[in-house]
Amino acid sequence: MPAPRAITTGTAKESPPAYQQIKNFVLEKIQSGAWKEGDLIPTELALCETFKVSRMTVNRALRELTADQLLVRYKGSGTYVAQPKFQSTLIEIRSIAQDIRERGHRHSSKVLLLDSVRASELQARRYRIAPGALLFHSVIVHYENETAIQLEDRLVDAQAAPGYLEQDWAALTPNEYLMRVAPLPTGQYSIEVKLPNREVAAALDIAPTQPCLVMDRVTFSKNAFTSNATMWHPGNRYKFTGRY
Amino acid sequence: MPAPRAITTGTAKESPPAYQQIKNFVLEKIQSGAWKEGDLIPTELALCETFKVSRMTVNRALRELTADQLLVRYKGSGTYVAQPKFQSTLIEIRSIAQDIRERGHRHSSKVLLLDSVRASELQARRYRIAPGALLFHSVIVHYENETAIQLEDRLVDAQAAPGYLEQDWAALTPNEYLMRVAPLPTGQYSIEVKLPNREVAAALDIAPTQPCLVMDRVTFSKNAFTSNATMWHPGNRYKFTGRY
DNA sequence: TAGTGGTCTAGACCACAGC
DNA sequence: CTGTGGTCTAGACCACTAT
Repeated sequence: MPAPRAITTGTAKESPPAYQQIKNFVLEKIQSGAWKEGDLIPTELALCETFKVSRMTVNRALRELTADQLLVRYKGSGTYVAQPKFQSTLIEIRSIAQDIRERGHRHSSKVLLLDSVRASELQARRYRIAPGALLFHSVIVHYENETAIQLEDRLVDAQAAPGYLEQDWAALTPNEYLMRVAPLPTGQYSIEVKLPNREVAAALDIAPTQPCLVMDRVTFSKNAFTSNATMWHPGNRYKFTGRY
Repeated sequence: MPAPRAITTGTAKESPPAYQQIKNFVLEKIQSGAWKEGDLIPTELALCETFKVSRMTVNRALRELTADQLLVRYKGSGTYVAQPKFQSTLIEIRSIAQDIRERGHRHSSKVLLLDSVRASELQARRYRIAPGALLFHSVIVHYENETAIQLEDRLVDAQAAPGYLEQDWAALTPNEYLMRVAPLPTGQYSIEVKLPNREVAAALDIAPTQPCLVMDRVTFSKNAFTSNATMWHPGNRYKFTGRY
């Protein structure tokens, strides 16, 4: 491919920027199987010649593909096609309220409980806080139209969100509120199947024999515990879905 | 080069590259709340002065933060702190075999069924293929040590993976095989709770009353249907976990 | 030593936004 | 119009790898 870039030549219409064309070129090679996992691909200087661009432009293209985990690069050695990610699925769990609204339905919620507690020994270890530290506790049911689809049982660190008990949960979900007071969260999650206890079943208006999809999430902001949410979804009327 | 950058001054030890220091600076401003959602942040030229670096260096820092969805940028206008992503959780579901091995356990599998079928009208619509197209069908149980933890019921497009029926599934999982013949997959998934039918329950060695965590995934490569996998996990001995 | 990628500079031209 | 970000250049020095 002599490839005279054909990029801004003549009076041709707009074309993607050069770095994008190089990205597309590499993507096509990988997708077509011409370059396979582990293969050494052309050097930056070689691609500079091929595309008639400067090294910074090639570098940007390859760097972005590396950030996307499609390539791996080694100083002094070269650029290689990365190990495929074994069809790992990236799932995005969004705010329940946002999710419902995007389906064109109405979100509402009911606060079942709102108080404060002291951290137990077990909680202190799990959340990396001091035993006896003040925690706020909320239990809220979320409705899609008139149907309960999530019971959100949440513990919040009082220092991270001092105003937690005074919020208006009709206007803002705990999720949305916490994103404001504790940005850039990190943490862990699990998704599993559980049977609801009597209170959960009653709040969600399901039989105690109805298994639930339960997501548990512990979040930290600035390396300090922020919140632990346990979200119960009736298995007969809720599933996680998405694209990747 | 006048500009002694203040960054690598003196005989100080290694310091992160300039673009990373700028990223850290911006991250700290956001995390501390000094810059809030929607705020206009300093221009590239202003940051060039502050950090005594060239514009390309500042541009790289801000561009990467924009790719991470922490900033939004508008030509002619400026750079703003992005809307927070409402604690949306990115979940990575990996290859079952890889998952098991990383826990330090032994993965094995048993092929229960391997044959070919013709696409029904319903499948043809869902997969965007011709009715009657040739599909391969496999049912495989995956074991962690000696315990069944996943039943993988999979349909594969015969054109996308012609050699599917001849693979050695002890050496390579279908997932791993498909990543090689159909790279860069896209698609949809769902995660839900279901009761197993008699065959699934028997294969997983669970009671028919034991609810399962079921992940369904349809994948396309090069815009053509590749595979539809339905993965059943006993709810009493499996959960999805991860970090973000 | 020669070749690779990692980073950085000091300019440049462009499209677009707001005045 | 000025100021913003989007892209690009033609160099440069460095750390690292392979030989």
